[in-house]
Amino acid sequence: MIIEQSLDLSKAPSSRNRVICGGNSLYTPVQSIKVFEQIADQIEQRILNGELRSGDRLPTERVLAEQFQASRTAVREAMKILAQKGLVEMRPGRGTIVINGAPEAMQNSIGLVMKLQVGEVGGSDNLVEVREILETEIAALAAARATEDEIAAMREAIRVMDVSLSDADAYIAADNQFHRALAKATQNSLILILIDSIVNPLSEQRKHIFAVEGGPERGQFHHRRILESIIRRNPENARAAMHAHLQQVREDVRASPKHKS
Amino acid sequence: MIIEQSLDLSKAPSSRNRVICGGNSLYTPVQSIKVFEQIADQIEQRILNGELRSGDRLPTERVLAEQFQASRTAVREAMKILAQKGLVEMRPGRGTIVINGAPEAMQNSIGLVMKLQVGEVGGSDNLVEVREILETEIAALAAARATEDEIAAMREAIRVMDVSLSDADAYIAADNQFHRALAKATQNSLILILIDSIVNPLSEQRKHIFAVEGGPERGQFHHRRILESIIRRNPENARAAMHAHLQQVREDVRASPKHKS
DNA sequence: CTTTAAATAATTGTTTGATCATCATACCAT
DNA sequence: ATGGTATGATGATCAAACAATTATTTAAAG
Repeated sequence: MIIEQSLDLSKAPSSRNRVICGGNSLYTPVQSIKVFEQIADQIEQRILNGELRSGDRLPTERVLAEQFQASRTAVREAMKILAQKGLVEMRPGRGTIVINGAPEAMQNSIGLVMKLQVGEVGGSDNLVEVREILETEIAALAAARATEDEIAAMREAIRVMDVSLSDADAYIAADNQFHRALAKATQNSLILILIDSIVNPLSEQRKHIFAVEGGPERGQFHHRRILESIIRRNPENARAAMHAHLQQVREDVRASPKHKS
Repeated sequence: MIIEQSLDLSKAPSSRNRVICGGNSLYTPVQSIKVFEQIADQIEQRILNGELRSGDRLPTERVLAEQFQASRTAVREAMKILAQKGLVEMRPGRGTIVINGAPEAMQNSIGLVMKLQVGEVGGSDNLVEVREILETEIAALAAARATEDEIAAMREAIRVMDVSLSDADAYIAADNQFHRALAKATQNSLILILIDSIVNPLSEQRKHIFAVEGGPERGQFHHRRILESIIRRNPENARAAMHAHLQQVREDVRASPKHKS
């Protein structure tokens, strides 16, 4: 579907911006509203209204510029903003289409905040703490909601870890799979996004654990305990098992040779 | 601080893009890397590395264009992307400075996803669930770590709510202050960021609670219980009190007249 | 000397017009 | 049919200029 409805900008020249106020002493901070912002806002509104849906094709930049009575540059800058928000996708030769990539954009945004956190003092400690809060509860929720398929995925991840006790990369990948399967089993997509965003910046830390004598074996002991609790649909035990697991991880990290103290 | 280090783009002409592959049958989809993307990525990397810090001023658009050997248009489009990510702020007449607005951008992104999910089943349920997970643990952490000043802020928030039982906006504002003070008391900045991002999109829901008969009074009862547990440095009780509070909120939301069931 | 107002400079915002790169389509040759 | 080739549409990039905004300097007034 190609959108052909005429768009109106009623271009208010910023040189005419002024605040006309009565006797009231409260003034709104005057700020020139940029043209590209107006364009982006108008199109965003149309998407939020449902006027423009995923898959719809926007008019070409040249047509949009004409309809908004603005330059192509302003239109393009507006499109960049919408693209970054995950609302549209610009594809050379084909045009600009509406998409629903907002969740993905949100994930990127969360991931960016996490990355920035790591650089600050105690940044990774904050990350670890949030991870522990979420994962203990994830275990409980997973025990209540996991499907058979998701439980099978957990079992498979544990099996892979068993045969990868001497292969750091393979073990860590399977470990990620295990924790990811748990997050998925909560049936809460936001939790999965958060865990993904948190675990990735902590990937360095995981390698340290592997270097600790007996670390992987201890991890597997707890993994089994968690899975067993989930299979028995016992949220309390799953929570406790995950708590014990994370405590062990914390200790192993502290004991790791690469750990800077 | 003005950044003057020379930036290199090693402008790889997209016409030279090709995939050279051995006998392996897996090909990576070829995609031309846009100029504005390369510029945005390079500057983002410098910010993530800590090379560029909040408050630093980027070179002017013209200088950047020269350093990247690209046009001002490309530089501006890159800046738009970084501005949307909350990494920089463009101010006419002054220049472009690095900021740490990523948390706010993340908040906007989550809010956008929420708006788009209105109408879909379980849209805000995911958000509420994460909030409950975080806040119960926040209460426990606050009990262990809150400073005297933070406890005073909580007490003040409760007082304001007491005198605002008939003023929805004032009550809700103080309610936010209370929960925010708790998050702050964890001494974990990431938790505060997450709570802000989650609670703001749920602000609509809070107004519904206020409409329920006795809702605010019930809320205050729990607020006092939580604060008391924190003053007594009792994490277990604080966790339980917050849990009870959120359960009550959940029930009141369900009973609210505006709630669509 | 201080304060205020006007001029100046620096910088982002906006426009215009052209050219290049990419993609879809139709057409043609084998 | 398959593969190559022309064509048109569309976003990507560039260049140059002017407008609008802000900070700084300078001049004037008290």
